[in-house]
Amino acid sequence: MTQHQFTNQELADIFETIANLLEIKGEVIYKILAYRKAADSLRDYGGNVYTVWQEGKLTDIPGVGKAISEKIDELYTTGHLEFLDKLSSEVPPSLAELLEVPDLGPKKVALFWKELGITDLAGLEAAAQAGELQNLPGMGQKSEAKILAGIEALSRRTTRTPLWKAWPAADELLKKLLNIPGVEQAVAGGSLRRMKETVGDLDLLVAAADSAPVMEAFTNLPEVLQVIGSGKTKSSVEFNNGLRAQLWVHPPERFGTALQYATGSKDHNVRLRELSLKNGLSLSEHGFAREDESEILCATEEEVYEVLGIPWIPPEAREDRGEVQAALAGELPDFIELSDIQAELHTHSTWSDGKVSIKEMAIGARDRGYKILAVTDHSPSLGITQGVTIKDFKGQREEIDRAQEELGDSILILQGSEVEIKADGTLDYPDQVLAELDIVFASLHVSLRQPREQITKRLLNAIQNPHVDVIGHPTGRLIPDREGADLDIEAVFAAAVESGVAMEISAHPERLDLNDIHARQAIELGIPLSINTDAHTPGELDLMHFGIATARRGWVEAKNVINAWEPDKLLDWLRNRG
DNA sequence: GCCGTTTTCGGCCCGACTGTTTTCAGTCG
Repeated sequence: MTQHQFTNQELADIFETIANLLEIKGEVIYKILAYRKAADSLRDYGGNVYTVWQEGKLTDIPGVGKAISEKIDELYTTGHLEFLDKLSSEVPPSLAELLEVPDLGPKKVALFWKELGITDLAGLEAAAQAGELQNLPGMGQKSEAKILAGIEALSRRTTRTPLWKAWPAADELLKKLLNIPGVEQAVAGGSLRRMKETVGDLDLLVAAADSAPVMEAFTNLPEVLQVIGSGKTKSSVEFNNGLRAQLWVHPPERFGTALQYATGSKDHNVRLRELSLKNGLSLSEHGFAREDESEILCATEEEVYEVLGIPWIPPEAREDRGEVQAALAGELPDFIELSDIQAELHTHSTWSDGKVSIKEMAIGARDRGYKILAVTDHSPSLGITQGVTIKDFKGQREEIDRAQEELGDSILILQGSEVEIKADGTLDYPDQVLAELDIVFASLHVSLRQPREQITKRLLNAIQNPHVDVIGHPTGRLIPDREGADLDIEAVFAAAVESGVAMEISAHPERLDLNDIHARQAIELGIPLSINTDAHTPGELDLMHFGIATARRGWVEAKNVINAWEPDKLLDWLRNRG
């Protein structure tokens, strides 16, 4: 038994630090890339690396080989890492913070450290203000001014922007770009197109024969605070609100490779370029080049994948998590689509904190093509909302019956509940009440900061209750402000497999919970999922696409999702549960 | 340091932009 249970994130941070220090030290780039790759891989690893270590299977993790697995072993065994201790004595770890400054990389950080003894941000700022940097080799007045501006930018830097904020911002910019004469297409690429839960910079892509007027118009938008760079094919700017954006402009006949490139992820692109080279073609954003330098141009992204000889891979799945290998093997999943959704199962009405009547919600669901709507109002113990008391259920059922009669068989309305999992782990209604409902969600809203063992046990109680059908937004996280509960997710999933309960992917963009990685883990274990908006108004039913995107990022297929099943199959499933 | 249906050794994606330079290094994505 050991006390040194580093989390995946902590391990990733350690190897990221090693990569940064080695880079400043001047180690060969491929060693650095290997550490960085391992760090990313550990951070994204779905399961608990500690468990993998106990099983002696560390090298099964992509990017983890002999040297790095030995270091993880040392960390778990002894709690520290001699290699890092030694490295830290050679290269001051505080130098890593200098790499955060825009336009400052390992070479210059090493230069400042070796020539001027600068080891931290304050020292760098003082030296720049004193004009000590501009006389160093390769430096000049502009470079020095750029560093001061970079330190300034760092202080007002926005962290990654939640998808739900970046989405409308990008939308507005794209509309403006489309209004520029000569612009044929304008789309967002990058992590926004991949529907990551947070977005760094906005990556915008325009198809136009002549780039100059587009760049001109873009860099002169009124909301631009400063132009960071501007060239023929690429410009980058910082907006007044701190958000940054890059714009690429490519001719329409090259738009396919350009969009593919700008969508990323970087690691996915590296895979494709490797694959391309094996076929004797060099792939860049401009097109494919043969060895005799003749070109293959792609106007659409579909053509790019066709030239590579693999099926088109949806942007959400382009994270280098095995998608290229799966495509080559013809084993890509049949990714779920919005049109697969047949039912919305998690909604609220005026019986708790919803804004409209059951009938209005049902009309909203019907208008979106759904065949079933479940009303799942809160139970009373969740103080901030008015919950449904046990004696309210009769009246609610009557309202449902009336709405059902008025709407006919265009949509089926289910009476459900989002029952609170209370702080002591019990549910807010007795079993005989839950047994009467058509569908039961159980969710955590309060005391989310309980210790892992306690909050996990709480959730397990709900999972094991035979009347509970779905666990709502399982971790309770809110993007970007609240981390999810510290759950033992492996224990949670094991219990879900045992009980047959479904787990929700909340489509609400502040939740996206389960996240992509957990969703993929869940379906690999055979756990059914349910994707719902948690809508409190009919308009919020439109958030479903965020949940679908998260599911696609987790390689989820329609067959894995209970509300993508035919209504009869879903109703049978519900009846067969308690 | 990792990895392998062309390799267990010798590779490891490709280009734009900037600033310092007279042809390139550094940084970024």
